Amino acid sequence: MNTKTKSKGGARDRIIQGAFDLFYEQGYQNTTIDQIIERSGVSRPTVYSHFSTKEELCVAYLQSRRQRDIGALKDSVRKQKSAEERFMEPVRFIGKTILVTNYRGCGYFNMISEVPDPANPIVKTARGFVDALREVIRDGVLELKASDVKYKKLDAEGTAEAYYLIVGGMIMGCQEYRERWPIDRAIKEVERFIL
Amino acid sequence: MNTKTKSKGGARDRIIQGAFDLFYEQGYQNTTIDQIIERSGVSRPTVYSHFSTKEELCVAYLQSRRQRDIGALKDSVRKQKSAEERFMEPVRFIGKTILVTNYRGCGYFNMISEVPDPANPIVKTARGFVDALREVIRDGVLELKASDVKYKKLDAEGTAEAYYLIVGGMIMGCQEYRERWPIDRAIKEVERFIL
DNA sequence: GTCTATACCTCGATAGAC
DNA sequence: GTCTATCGAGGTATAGAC
Repeated sequence: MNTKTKSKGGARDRIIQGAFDLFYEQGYQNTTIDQIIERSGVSRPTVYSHFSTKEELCVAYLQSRRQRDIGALKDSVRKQKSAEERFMEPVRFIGKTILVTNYRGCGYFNMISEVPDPANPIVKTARGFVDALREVIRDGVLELKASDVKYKKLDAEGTAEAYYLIVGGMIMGCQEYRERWPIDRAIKEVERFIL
Repeated sequence: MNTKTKSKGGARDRIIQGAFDLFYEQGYQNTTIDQIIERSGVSRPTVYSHFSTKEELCVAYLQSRRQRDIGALKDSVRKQKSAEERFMEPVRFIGKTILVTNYRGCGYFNMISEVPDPANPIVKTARGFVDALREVIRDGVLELKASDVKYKKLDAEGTAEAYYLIVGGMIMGCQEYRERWPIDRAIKEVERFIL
């Protein structure tokens, strides 16, 4: 009744695609359904046939985005040649992404900031991304620890938590200042874990 | 023409006071002028005689908040008994604040997330707080470095930047998860600079 | 029969008039 | 201090194109 993609060209995907940049660049509340209609080239009734509310559309957008972003991150990690490089990749990759996206910040975290209610589906979905990111970081830490005896004493839990804090601070700092020093500093700070 | 406080009890202050919790808990766009009117107990024309737009009121709120928050932070730092304790105080103080305010996050950063335009006065004002915070952190680092020969080799610039990243990550993490581990972790990470 | 185009309704919010 | 004009946005309904 819902996920079934329609015949011609998949209107649902086009809607989400159209919503992508708008939600990211302008935020949830600043983006109107009319803008999404214009951008995606579908009609108003079609939008509401696929998503009964704007909130529902936003959740679908976040899910789609999460899949894409985490997929790209994991691919990038996988391409690295050593445990050290794989460990470093998340902060480097996100740093590069920030530069490319012109410091608009984290699409998920911005949503959480906009929606105060923690029980809101938008917030829950956005948090799902953060969970996935933390898992990637944690995997890198565990692999690093297992890769060489010199990392035997590494506090995996603490390192993963600190890594996540540094990445969060990098994203926040870049959004606040629109400068690149938080990226350079964050990479240096994570490198410190590598002996 | 603007800062002059009216006769009875200072209507301007009462408006800002009324706006305080509303803007913080609900965000900018979710807060209506009517709510502020109700909360502050002043009439609609009074509001518009002091602030010609909602945006202007928001800027005034942020300035007032900044003064209060930075003042409280500096007081708390000043009360500490050693350079080490003063160095540690910002992360501890903000951590405590997070617990008290129920993880709603950083009022300034939330505003930046809500308003995409970097040139908007709201964003500029919010960034002013972050500058002040970084200055407090930097002062603590410099004092620490000067306090004992064992800190002579401390990279002040790098330490201050890393400290700021950790605090940012702590705020973000707490807002995302509504859990306290980011606070504990952040404090541990900053403690690492103390020998 | 599914997507498009457009016109419409309702509500709530800012802002200003009385 | 109440009352209202206005506007924009979410959501629906009706009619037409391929």
